Parts: sequence; C-alpha cells; structure tokens
Amino acid sequence: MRLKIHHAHSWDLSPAEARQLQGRLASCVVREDRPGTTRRVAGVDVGFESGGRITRAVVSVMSWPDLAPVEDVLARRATTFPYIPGLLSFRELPAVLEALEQLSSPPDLLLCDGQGIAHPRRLGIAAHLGVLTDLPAIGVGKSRLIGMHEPVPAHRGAWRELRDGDEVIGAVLRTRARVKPVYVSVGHRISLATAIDVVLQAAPRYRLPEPIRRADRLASRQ
DNA sequence: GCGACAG
DNA sequence: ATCTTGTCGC
Repeated sequence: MRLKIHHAHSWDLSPAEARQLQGRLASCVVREDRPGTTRRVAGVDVGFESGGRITRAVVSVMSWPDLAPVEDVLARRATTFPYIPGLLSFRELPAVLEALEQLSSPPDLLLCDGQGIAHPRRLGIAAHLGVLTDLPAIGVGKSRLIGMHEPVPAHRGAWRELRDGDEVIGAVLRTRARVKPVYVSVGHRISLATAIDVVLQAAPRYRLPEPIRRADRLASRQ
C-alpha cells in the first residue's frame, strides 16, 4: 500500500531540532474519538538488533473485533538516530513507516509499542505515528516514561489515571490479574476511555509479547 | 547538583 | 533494549 504522510518532515535532525518539531506536531494530535470503520487493527512493535545498529519494526495486522491474524510485515534498517529518552520516535519511526508500506491493505487503527501523549512534550511515538498517518492510534507502553499514579488493584481491567501535574496523560491498566500493568495513552483520533476499552478487548487474544514472537519468527526466516 | 529516563 | 540471579505463586 502507499502511505500518505501528513505533516511530513526530515528525519535528519539534531536532538534539539527534534524536540522543537515535537512541540509543533503535538498540536496536531486529536485527543477525541474520530474513528472510521474499524475492520483491521495493527499492532506495531519496535526494537533493535545487533546492539542497536539495526532498528527493527514489526506490524501485525488482525481483524476486528475477532482478532484473527491477517498479515505480518517486518522492516529492518541501519539506525540513524540514537536512543534518547523522549526522542524514541526519531530512531524507530522510519522503520515503522517502511513496514507499513509493505502491507497489502491499510489498517484502521494502530496499537503502537510505547507512549502516546504520555510524554514530556505530549508526542510519544504512538502520537507521532498517529499524526503522520492520520490514523487512530493508541500508545501501549510496557514501562513508564513520565507521570504519577495511584496503585492499581490486582484484578484484570483495573486502571488508574496517569497524571503529569493536573493533566491526565494516560492510564495504567491491568490486562491480566497480577501481571505488570501497561501504560495506555492517546495516540491520535481516540479518547482515553476508548483506548482503554480497545486495549482490554485486544489483550486476551493478542498479548503484548505476541508481536515480538511473531517478529522473531519473521526475522529468522529472512 | 542529582536522579530519572518509552525502546 | 538485554542479561542474570534469587524468590514466589500456582
């Protein structure tokens, strides 16, 4: 598929330029529900190989709401930006966009590894990806970047607001009882309440480690 | 100045 | 992100 990029920009930036750009793109994030018809949901997993020299992105598409596997794609490329907390998207998104272009048909919703607006400048990787693709996007982080929250009860479905001062920037949600909670935040064109519902609905059959395992299978095949 | 810090 | 060791719950 051809990917339409909105608010396109250079990736050859200094850390200072990247931070400045985040401030401008953050104002484009839509924090309310503005979905299209949801038929396919894509899980986006990012990471690296070879001690960081290679950046890897895996996109696993499933049908919605039945969560049947539809299509998996993998992209790898030489890393061109270092990992700096708060600037993850500048290291990972070029590979993600390359992977998305390999899909035979576009997804309707993105579940992206990492934070959405739960970010110092409100533009984590999921929000950045949402703005560039203009697709509804949800950030699902495995650990915290910023924000404070009350303890989360141990049962599945329990959640607490993640706040930065007075602002609610996300939710800390248990997708399974007594398992480490995930950090859910708005990426684009979705409300926090809807994002929580979607993650909870997707989690039972689409466990967060699942895209990683599929990634490893794809990686060993290529 | 010191600690924290998505993946 | 990755690696290792010790502990705990089912």
